[in-house]
Amino acid sequence: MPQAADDNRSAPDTAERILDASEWLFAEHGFDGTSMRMITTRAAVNLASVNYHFGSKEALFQEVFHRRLAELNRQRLEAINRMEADAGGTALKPSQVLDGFFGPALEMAADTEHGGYTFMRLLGRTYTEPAEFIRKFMAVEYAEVVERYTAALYAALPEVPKAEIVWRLHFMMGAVSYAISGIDALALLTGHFDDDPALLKPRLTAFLLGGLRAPLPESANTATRK
Amino acid sequence: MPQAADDNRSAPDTAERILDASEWLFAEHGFDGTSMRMITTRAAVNLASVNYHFGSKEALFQEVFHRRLAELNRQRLEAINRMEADAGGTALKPSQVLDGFFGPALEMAADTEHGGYTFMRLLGRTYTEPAEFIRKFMAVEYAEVVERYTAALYAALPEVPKAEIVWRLHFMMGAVSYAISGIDALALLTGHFDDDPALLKPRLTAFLLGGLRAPLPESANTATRK
DNA sequence: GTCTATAGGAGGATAGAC
DNA sequence: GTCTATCCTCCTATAGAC
Repeated sequence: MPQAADDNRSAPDTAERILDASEWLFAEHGFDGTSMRMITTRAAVNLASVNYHFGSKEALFQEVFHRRLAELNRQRLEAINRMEADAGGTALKPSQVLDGFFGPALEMAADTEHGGYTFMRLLGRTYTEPAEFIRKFMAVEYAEVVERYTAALYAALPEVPKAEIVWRLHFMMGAVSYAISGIDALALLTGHFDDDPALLKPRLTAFLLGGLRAPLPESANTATRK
Repeated sequence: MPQAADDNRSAPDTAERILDASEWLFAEHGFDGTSMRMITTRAAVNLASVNYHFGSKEALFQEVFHRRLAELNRQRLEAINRMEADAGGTALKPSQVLDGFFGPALEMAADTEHGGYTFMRLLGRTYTEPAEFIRKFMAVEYAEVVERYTAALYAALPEVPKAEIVWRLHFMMGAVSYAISGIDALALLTGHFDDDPALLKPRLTAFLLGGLRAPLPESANTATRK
């Protein structure tokens, strides 16, 4: 590994070509289903260059995620900082919190020109892959954002128990992830899919808000509160 | 392939050992991440026996799904038949429809003794894998159930446009899938997870109903109606 | 920095003895 | 039906020429 992941300034664009090619291939075929040869062929670079620029296939995979997630979570933090400053100490509205968290992801998913959509598909399928090394760096990458947004949701919904909110955040992430990465699955199950993709965001937001503010199940009242 | 998938009666239990072993391995490592050698080692059978009993790795994968999905969708059809008979021509309640569709899946997911939970994890991660041969047989396996339940939802929610219902069914499947297969991801993102798994079903149901019956986004009124 | 060539091993599948 | 032995392809990673 001749250089760290962050100082790719010296490499003109072969490193980026590799990142772009592997992003699409990992989204399409998964980590194990994608070979170095597929990557280097698609990127039109030499087989050896992946190891030269990234050190290993795993490190490349990690870098594919870091490149996008860093930007995504930067936007999320910026959004919540701005909203909380505007609110001046009062709690945010649930819809604001959802918008700050899922908005950047949905915008990225709407970008079919620069690989944003491809990456979100990859992210969606990666959540369900329990491979050890993946889980490790995802936890690090997400830590701050999750902490800030769960805290904001606690404040926005004081009548809902915290354990319930954590669950509902989880449910929402599932719904969003599928909404993005599983559009093909939807077409598959329903036979066809001929709707305007621009309507996804309002539709999803309405659905999520409904779920987030749903009446509690009776049994939840006896649940642990933290 | 010396015998069809359905007449495994003659094979005492090695075929079943292979199915059980591969179900867990596929859930844990995915299709490409699981090798024949891993499977036969875990099942304590010979390397050649997978090809003898199933013909190929792909055919084995397919059979792992068929075994559980056939049962799952049988229960779903039985539930809707029973409910519609009881309703005598009137529309079902949304909560009934959700219960008929997601109930059997959640019950299977709660079964940690006989591999039900393992399979539901596998199913969850498979939805996001766009491999051609997988999509093909999933569509066949699900066709009837999806048709019946979407029709029931249309009737249960006459005020919600059909396109919206299809989307919301999709969102719900995502939420359920993550709720089941991503419990570890939840623990990962929130740092810990010490809640009672038995509370999952009421929690999820409350969330789904809230989303399903959420007020429409303004823009949805202009959406296509079928 | 980039390439070719190849090491060294793991993959799915099968032939053929028992 | 079960097992061993093996074919041949493909893998990641690296050594070393340019």
